[in-house]
Amino acid sequence: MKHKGKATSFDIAHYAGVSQSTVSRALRNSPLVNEETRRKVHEVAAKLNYKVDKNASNLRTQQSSTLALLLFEDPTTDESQINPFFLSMLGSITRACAKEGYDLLVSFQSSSQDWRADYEDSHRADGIILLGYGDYLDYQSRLQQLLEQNTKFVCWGAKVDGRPDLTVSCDNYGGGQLAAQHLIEQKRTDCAFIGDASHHSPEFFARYQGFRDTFLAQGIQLNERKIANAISTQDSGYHATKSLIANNVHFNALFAASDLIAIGAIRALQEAGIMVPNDVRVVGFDNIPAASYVSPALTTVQQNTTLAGQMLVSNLLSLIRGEEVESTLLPPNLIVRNT
Amino acid sequence: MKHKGKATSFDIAHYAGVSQSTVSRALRNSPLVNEETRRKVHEVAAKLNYKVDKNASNLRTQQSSTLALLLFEDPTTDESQINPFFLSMLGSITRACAKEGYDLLVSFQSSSQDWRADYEDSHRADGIILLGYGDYLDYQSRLQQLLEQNTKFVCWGAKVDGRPDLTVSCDNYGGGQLAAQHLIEQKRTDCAFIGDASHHSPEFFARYQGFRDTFLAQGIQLNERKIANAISTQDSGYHATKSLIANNVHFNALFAASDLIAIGAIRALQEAGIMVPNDVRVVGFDNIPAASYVSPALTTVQQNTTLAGQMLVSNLLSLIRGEEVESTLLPPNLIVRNT
DNA sequence: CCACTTTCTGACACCGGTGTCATAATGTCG
DNA sequence: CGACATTATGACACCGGTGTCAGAAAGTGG
Repeated sequence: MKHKGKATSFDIAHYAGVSQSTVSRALRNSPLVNEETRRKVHEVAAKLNYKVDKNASNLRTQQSSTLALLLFEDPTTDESQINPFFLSMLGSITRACAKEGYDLLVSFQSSSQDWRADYEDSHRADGIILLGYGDYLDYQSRLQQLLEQNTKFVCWGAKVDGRPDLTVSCDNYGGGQLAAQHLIEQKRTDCAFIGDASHHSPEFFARYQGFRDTFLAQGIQLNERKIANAISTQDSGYHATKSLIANNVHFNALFAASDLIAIGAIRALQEAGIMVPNDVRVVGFDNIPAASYVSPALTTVQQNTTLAGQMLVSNLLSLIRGEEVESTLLPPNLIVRNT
Repeated sequence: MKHKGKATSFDIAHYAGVSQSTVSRALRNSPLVNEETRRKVHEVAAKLNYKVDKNASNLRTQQSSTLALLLFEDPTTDESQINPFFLSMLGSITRACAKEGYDLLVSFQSSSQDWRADYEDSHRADGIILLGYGDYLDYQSRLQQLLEQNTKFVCWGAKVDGRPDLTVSCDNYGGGQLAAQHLIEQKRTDCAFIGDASHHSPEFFARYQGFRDTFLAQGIQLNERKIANAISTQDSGYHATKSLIANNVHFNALFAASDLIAIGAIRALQEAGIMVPNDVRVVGFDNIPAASYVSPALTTVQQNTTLAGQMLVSNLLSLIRGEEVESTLLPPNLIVRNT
């Protein structure tokens, strides 16, 4: 049974002594085909190592059993380093896709550039997952265009009022609350915040708000001088903290909007001779793998990436099936370690 | 210009007042079509937001402009945690694919299960990249089958004699040498090795060999008692080191077969009151992102993931084009930090 | 035994492009 | 101006499946 090219359903039909139509039906286990015929066809197909041509099948059925993942990187991040939190997400999304019988196309996009989302237009994917921190979605017009084209997509990240996309996100506000409660319990009420207290990054801002409001409810107002901006990199956290210290700003606790920032902050503190957690307690956000490696191990607000991946995929699939879907908010979880 | 479904080349043809054939040619910038016609077609296509149907196009041309990445996880690893080294590789492979104009399908495979590699058979991908540590490829028969089916694939990892696949890998032996040389320069010749000194993992074994041989060349033989087995996780490294300490094994340097192992080892040492690097110097392997976060920052042998990703992709593409390709060995690089 | 349903199969159009071939339109040259 | 090359285009088969429809074969019942 040697062939030049790969076997087609006609080859199977020939060897099984049935028509090609019957082969197609038999392989998809259609109830229309006789049990014995079905067995025979499967047998021949296995022997010829036949696999359905996805291109032909997708073309005919007008769907691809494939999802596309667009990963937007922070444009200021080092080219080779990808935010480990998103890599965790990627892992869980991949698994969730596999479980649903979908393939996953992965593509990195630079937020600065005009990103392409033509995976659905070109019938390569049935839907798109958008993943990224920050303002990558501020291209309102782009989202609008996706909606108008009736492209199926879900976004990871904060739900922004007035933005009409379907999102799955961690309850960033609640996570900020968790961090604040933890520090209040530890009697550390003189807090610094490193992240982004402006509207630039919706996620970071929500974390900040939850944190701030929880302190406010205790009658404690965060001091503006103790807030420093940073993007989600270690270096950025390091420098932001460094400048607080240089300005003689004093605090006994620090909430970082992401673990990478927290790790950078701890480095800055330690270099300045400030002990963690004795002098300053630190709480991060994300629970990236490295959070447990660093010493002291980082106390942080965990985002459940496994669940997040599953929700992104299942929401997207619902959307593709034409069902009504609501944006989803996932509960965060405080992981208390040594900082 | 409203449509029910997505626009096809026939729609473009209709609006542009030409035949569908001409549209197809014009969009692919065939020299056969008149400049003015070409412009007109492009214009209409842009207005209708037309994108070529990849399924139809792939079906006809019998190729997919897509590569598949199979990522084999260490079966003992926690489900949610993926070896960060491979995530770095994934990032660089994605980028390399994008640069070459290819899409990338990503799929996680459990090495224990019977893995599927039918992406090429089903015409979803033109070739496959296999990525994983350890013995995931010991399924000789599986590889043999891929070869017989004339599936195009490249593997990441050590070149194993007698295994007929095309590989791209880091010079693990040379990396072991680098680590040994570094420690010898530091006058730390009483060394432990944590990893796998058996043939189980070809990569780890090669690292061990390079390390061992370099010491041998100095007339120093590694003490068997100072060798402990571990797989590439932090916990495994932690426990392996713990048991060395428990057995009263003494050493003033430690070479770990991977950074995760090294990070676990450092934790075990610190818990035992052994100072790093004063009492024991530690060298890891991989240079994962976390290596620079931990304190003290880890001295390690770097694998150039950016280059590795590029080589995997370019070698695979050469193979697909039917060119002769040699397995590639990439030079490692010692990163001296604080351990 | 004939009318009628049920079960199974094959023929055929179709999905949306690509490549080949024929041919019309235009240009070139002796 | 007729023979021929060049350029641009359209008609059409084809890639490898899926879905529809018609009809053969077998079963059922009055």
